[in-house]
Amino acid sequence: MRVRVHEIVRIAVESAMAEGALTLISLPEIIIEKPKKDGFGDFATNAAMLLSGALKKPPREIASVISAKIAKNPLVEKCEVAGPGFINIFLKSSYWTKVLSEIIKEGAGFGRSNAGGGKKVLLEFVSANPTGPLHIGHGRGAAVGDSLARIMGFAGFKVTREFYINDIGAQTIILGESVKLRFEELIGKIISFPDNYYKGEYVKELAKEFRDENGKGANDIAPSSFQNFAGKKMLGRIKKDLKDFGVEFDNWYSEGELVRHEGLGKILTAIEKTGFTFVEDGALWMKTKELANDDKDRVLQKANGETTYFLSDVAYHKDKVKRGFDILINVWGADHHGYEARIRAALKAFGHDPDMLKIIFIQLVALMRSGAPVPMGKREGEFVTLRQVMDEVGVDACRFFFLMRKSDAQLDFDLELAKKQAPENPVYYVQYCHARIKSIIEFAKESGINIPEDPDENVFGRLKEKEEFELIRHLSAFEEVVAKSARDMEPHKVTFYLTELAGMFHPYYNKNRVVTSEKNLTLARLLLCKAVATVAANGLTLLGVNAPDKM
RNA sequence: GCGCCCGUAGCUCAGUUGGAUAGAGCAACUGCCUUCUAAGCAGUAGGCCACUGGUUCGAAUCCAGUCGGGCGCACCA
Repeated sequence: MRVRVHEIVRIAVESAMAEGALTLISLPEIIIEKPKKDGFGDFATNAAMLLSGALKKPPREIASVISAKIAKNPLVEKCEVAGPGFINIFLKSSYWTKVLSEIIKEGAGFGRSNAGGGKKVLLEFVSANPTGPLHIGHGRGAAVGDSLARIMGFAGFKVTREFYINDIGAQTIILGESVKLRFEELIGKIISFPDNYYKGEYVKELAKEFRDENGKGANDIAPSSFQNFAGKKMLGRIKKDLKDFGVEFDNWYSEGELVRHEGLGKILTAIEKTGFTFVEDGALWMKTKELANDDKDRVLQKANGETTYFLSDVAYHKDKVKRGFDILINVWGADHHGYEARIRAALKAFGHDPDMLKIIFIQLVALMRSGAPVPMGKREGEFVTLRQVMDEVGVDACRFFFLMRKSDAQLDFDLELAKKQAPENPVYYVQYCHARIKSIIEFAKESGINIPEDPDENVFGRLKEKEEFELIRHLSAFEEVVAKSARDMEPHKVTFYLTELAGMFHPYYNKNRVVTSEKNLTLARLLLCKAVATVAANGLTLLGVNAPDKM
């Protein structure tokens, strides 16, 4: 919607230039903003200030020329020059009622745009090692990644969601060994459990399952069968947790398959061919310092012939590019930020633009209970799992809390607060707005007033309240908020938008009756309510949070 | 020591491709349910945007430095 205002300004400036009122120069990007103060109009632009440098004229002088042009637009009520050279635009109410019609017409599709231009995005997130259950930090990554996928998809990107499974390597071997020991313990052997093995209860559960499926006396079982068993079971559990959390993936990308399919030797040769490798102390290195200003160069193949995790990652990211993606997004825990440079280096080595890679770092979640921190020690094998939290507070509250903050800011997650069905819990604020409107519409229906499918725009003429137009103005910004959220890869922008929307609707509801004795006014307000509910539902869907009809 | 992130109201945080008088929620205090959902609303109060300097018409936003907090610096995965 704001795009149209953009057009109004652009056309005004261009025609002023064409007529010689302004010197013809190339246009800077015009910023249209929603002014903070009512008196500053529906929209404002600083175009004149931006032009003043190039035109060597005072901003206010330029502003008055542009302003006069803008005022001639049929959608514009009036246009003023203010302050140092802002142009404040006041739109006719017909402009706003058209927005309402659009929302009603587009329904669940309102807010969708082509801002992303169909660019192909590979969004890799969670990618937890299948050596233990997902913990709360993975949950945050899952919520952010999934929501971002929804948002970017809505904003016109073509998004593929991928989970990279580290299903080979030392950690999976250790998990297998851990289960093997617990299994031996179960069948009565005395064991000593090494310190670096996985100690969680889930390992004992896996051992039990193994026994149940393979018989009690199963002895002399190859270690690899424990490893395969444990890896498969853990991955299954992770998949189920994610599914119950409302997160689906397009691809489950196996490191093991990548290695088997590509062949490590082939990958190594390809990397060596780039010329960005060297041998030192018997190991093969990549020049990540030179390529991406990394702290140090990184080893691809150790002196003992083993390959590193980094090599797999190089192969993986090379493959991502090969599959034709324009943008690669990785959602990583903040403790991985040291890895960014080496991946960028790898992309560069193969001649790709390293800027196609965007890494979203997820800061830690500090779990609280009624204001006091919940102790978490992964070393002891006892950490709070995503499953525990979503079972306790519910998926909606859990996801909403994860999406309330910028990803790279640490998050305090208070379990008691998230559970509380009380005003201080922010989760229900938006949901309540939706449910409340549904209830109003239901009430109207019972009173014999149905919302027409294809409403006559003239009824909107009954909307006169300032709050009504503020609501519509906010509704009209939804598409742009989604587009910005996608562009900046920051889902929390949608969360804030929705909280604001609810924060405008609730006071409006309290002040104004929707269902009145006057038919057209009732219809107009019902339609406005329906539009608010539509946008609230669309936004909540982007967060992966339900929009309930009743609460 | 080097690199990255962060420092905004009592608390948790928005606000950064530089814009007009810096916002919200919670906590605190005062009010509002015989009419569409009180999981709601109205009101009060709360600030050297860590500090110092620079860039300019204009800085919470950009730059440099200082202080304070977090994380990372493997031939680990």
